Amino acid sequence: MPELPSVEIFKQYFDSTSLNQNIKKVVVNNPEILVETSKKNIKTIVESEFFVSSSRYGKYLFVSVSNDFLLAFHFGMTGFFKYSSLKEGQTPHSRISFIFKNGNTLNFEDPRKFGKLSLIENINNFIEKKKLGPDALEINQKNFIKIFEGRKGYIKTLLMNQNFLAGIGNLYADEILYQSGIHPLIKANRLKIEDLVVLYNNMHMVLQKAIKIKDIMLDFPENFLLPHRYPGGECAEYGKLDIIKVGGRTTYYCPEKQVLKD
DNA sequence: CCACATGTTCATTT
DNA sequence: AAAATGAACATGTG
Repeated sequence: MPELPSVEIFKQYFDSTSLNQNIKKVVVNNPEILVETSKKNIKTIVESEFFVSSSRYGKYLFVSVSNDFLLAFHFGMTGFFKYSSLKEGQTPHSRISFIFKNGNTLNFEDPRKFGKLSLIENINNFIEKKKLGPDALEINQKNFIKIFEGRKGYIKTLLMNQNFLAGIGNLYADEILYQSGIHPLIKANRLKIEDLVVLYNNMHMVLQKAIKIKDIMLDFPENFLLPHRYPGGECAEYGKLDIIKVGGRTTYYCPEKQVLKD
C-alpha cells in the first residue's frame, strides 16, 4: 500500500533489518524494474558493500550505499520489503534480493511489477528531474496554501499530483478530504484560506496517525473513512458512502459530510 | 470471461 | 500552459 505512510514504515523496517550488514550477493530476478542501471551494474556496485542510511521523500525511499552510490526505491502499487532468514529467501514475487553475510535476505517484493529501483547519483537532482513537489509531511502551512492558489483543477487531483505535493495517493487523498469535510470535486481555487488550513492540519493528522498504526487499515478509528472504504460501506456519522471517479481513480466520499456547494 | 486494484507516464482533446 | 480523460504497463483477486 505504498503511499507516504507505507513508505515511511518500509523505511523503519529497512533500517531495523538491513543497515550496516555486509551484502554478500544481489539476486536480480526481474531486471525490467531497474532504471538507469542493469543487473550486472547493480551487482557490481552493491555486492560486498553495505547500506549506510536511508531517507524517505514522498513515495520514494533513498538508500545510501557504503561506496557513496544511491538507490531509489519506488514501490509502485504492490511493492514492499520482506526480510527473512531463509537462505536465498526466494519467493514468487521477489524482484531483487539482497543476501547478507549473516545469512538473512532482504527481498524487494512486488507482485505487479510497477515498482522501480533506480541507481542515482544525487537525491536533489533526482527530485528535480522527477519534478516532485514538497514532501507532504515537510511542507509548511504557508507553502501548502500557495500550491492551490489560482488552480482550477479538482482538489483531489491536485492533492494526488506528485508534482505539487509528494506522498499522497488515492486512498489517503480520500481520507484527508473526508476528515476535512471537503468534496473531492471542488476546484482548488474555490476553497477559502480557512478550508486550506483545515486541509493542511488534517493532512498531517491523517498521515501521522497512519504511520502510528503502521498503516493497518483496520486499526483506524471508527470515524475514519478508510475502514469503511468498500462498496456499501457507511460513514460512521452519516449514511452510505458515494463512489465516483476523479482523475480516473475510484473515489469514496460522504455526500452529507462533504458537500459540493453551488 | 469480466471488472478492478494503494501508481506513473504518455497521448489526445478541450 | 492547464486541465480532463483514457490507455498502457503486469498480475493477482473476486
